[in-house]
Amino acid sequence: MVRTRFAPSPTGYMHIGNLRTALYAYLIAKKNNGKFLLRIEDTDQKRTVEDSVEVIYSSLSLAGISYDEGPDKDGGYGPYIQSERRDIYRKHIEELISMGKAYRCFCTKEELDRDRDEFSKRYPDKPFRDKCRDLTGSEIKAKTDQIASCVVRQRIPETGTTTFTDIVFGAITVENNTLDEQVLMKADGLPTYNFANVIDDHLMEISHVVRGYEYLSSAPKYNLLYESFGWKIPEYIHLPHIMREDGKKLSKREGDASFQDLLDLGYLPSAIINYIAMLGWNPGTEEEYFTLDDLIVKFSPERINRSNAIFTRDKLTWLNNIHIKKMPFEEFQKKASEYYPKDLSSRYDIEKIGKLIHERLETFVQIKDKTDFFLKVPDYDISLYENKKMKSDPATAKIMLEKIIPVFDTVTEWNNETVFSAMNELIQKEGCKSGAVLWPVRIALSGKLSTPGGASEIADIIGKAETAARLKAAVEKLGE
RNA sequence: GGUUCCAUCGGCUAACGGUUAGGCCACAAGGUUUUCAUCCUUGUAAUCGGGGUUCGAUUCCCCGUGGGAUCACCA
Repeated sequence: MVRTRFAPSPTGYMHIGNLRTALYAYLIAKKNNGKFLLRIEDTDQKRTVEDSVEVIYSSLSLAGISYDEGPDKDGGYGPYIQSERRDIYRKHIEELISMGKAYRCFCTKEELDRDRDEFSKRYPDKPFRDKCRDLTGSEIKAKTDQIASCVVRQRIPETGTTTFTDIVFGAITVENNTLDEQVLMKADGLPTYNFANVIDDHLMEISHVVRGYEYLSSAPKYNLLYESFGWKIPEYIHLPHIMREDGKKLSKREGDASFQDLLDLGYLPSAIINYIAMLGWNPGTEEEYFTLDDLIVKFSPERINRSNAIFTRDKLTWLNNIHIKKMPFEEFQKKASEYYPKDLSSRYDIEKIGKLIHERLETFVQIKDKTDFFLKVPDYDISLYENKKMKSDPATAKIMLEKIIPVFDTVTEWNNETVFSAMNELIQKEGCKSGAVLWPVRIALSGKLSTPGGASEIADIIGKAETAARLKAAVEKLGE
């Protein structure tokens, strides 16, 4: 049974890299008809942000990544929140100490700083070894009686090597004497991530450990722990990082986009998922559009890349347009309704407007900019009438606009077709290029260089009276 | 600095040791068009450097260079 997990710490911020880790873990589980679980790594009480578990729940839910087991969905392997598992960790740390694979350290912060400093001067190429590692039984007892709290460190073998295999990076071997003796249990009685993840992954029967690349160098130490307990070592899948354009890591402080930020910018969850799935992975074909269900079928961890990828919005934006176009119109309108300017739907046929913008939207936040001219023509410069290809300039535009006004006046049934043929009528009569009429009319009606739809489509939507008013205003503007 | 990982167009990436090194985004040009939107076509653009191994290296090995990760009572 394949079992994977996503184990975020509740910091209140779901960045793209985290989400991708969750996605890959989810895909690996689902692809193998396995289980995907959510575990909350809240062993750092200082860092835990209130309500941030909600951010995790809602992000996963919006992304469509559902878990089979989690804090609010017991699957028999709980609790799924690490701060509720203290007794489990305590039991295992005792076991490790009695096996001699871990030891208590009584050093204070100050002692540690000093000792580390001294140690690095004497042995610049060796990892720090704490003096408490060689305490005898009676010394430990004396310290225990004297000092209330202590931490527990992992004891690393002096010699030998440790090898582990990662599905992405292959076999990696390190000398044990380059590994540091990390803290497993903190003075507050909670385990560090380094200890908790091993205990929990084993107890929760995680078969494939999917996590960020930053844990790769700790993996040998985890292996040593598994070996001490005599536990089966899981498959490792370490993921390369997602970087920003300047090569730095994505960070909340620098204001880099989180999942939530991207949603706020008008990106669809399905597009974001599609995009991040391909940051570091590809199906081996030239397909680029994937739904979450497609990914479950196509995804394979063997095809994950080893190098870091840079996150840019260009391709995400392009992909978002593809996803928008694939949305059924009804669904599109429902989502778009959150973005239309106020009053737009009460004044005009919102369905016609929706059809016009559906195919030409990159993000939903563009809706306002693309539709606000329906309500009010913006203050524009008459240079917009200048277009060589369309044989239009302010002077000819004024003439054409003056001529089209009476023609439009005779149109009785007002719609896209009749308006268009009315303009065609004038074009025929004048024997001019169609752009000479179409261009200025569109500018006059919209005040914009680029609009969703052409002149007659806009005229149709805003109606005969409004069209006449706008044309008249434009002529006046051009007369100045 | 120790350990370790990575390295193909500007970005994401493809290529049993044999390809004119392919695709997508972005960019540029042209075309279609009721818009400078959409759509279509074309183009610019890459194997980090140096040594090997090999008939042949983007691919395998070594060295260098560059970048990343890690070395917390954070995860």
